[in-house]
Amino acid sequence: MKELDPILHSQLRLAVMSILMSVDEADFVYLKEKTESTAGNLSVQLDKLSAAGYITVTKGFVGKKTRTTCQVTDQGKKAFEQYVEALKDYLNL
Amino acid sequence: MKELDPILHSQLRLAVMSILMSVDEADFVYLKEKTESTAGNLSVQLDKLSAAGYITVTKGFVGKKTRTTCQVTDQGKKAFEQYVEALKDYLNL
DNA sequence: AATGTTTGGTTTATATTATAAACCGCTTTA
DNA sequence: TAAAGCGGTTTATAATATAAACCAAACATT
Repeated sequence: MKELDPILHSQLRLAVMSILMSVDEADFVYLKEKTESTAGNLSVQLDKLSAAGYITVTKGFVGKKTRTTCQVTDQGKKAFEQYVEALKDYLNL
Repeated sequence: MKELDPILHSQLRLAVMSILMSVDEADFVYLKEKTESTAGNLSVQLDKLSAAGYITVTKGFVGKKTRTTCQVTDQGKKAFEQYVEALKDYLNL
């Protein structure tokens, strides 16, 4: 049985990656709403995805307000796809 | 986004359930080999699946040797199928 | 213009989980 | 009968997820 990438095998991180795979760019507030997570938890998990090289996190401004935007990297896309393939074995799909 | 059943969202427990879903009965030694887990880890995870009502664990003998056999319950089957459905949302399947 | 409130987060503490190491009783073998 | 395997369980530790507490900047309120 294939190993399941532990970075992706986490509900919140997987949810974030899932969103980013289909949207190409999403900000902190949007991700927080969509995943119904707390800001603290989201912040930590984004750091981990970023540290793994799966997403890029960019801090910018919209007017005077800060805005943190996330994008999936090529490496992240690849990892996500491999994770899906690995999981299929487990789910009998 | 649906919640992912935390009992099933664990590599080893999911592997065990996956096997039991397609085999109807498997013993401890077989599960250990198939999942390439340590006996300790497997023992703990079987307990959790059992405590959740997802599998039954039966201790018997074959000759003089003990034999621990596992089967998935109806509740376990249902939970597994729901987990698969929930995951599909995340994986975009 | 000081005072509270909200927004957009980060850091830190805590609870839960996964995992392996140490252990145990029973057999088999030397 | 001593020692080595087999089939596990219990317990200690490391890793993880999660929320609570916190912080700075902007905005509204008196």
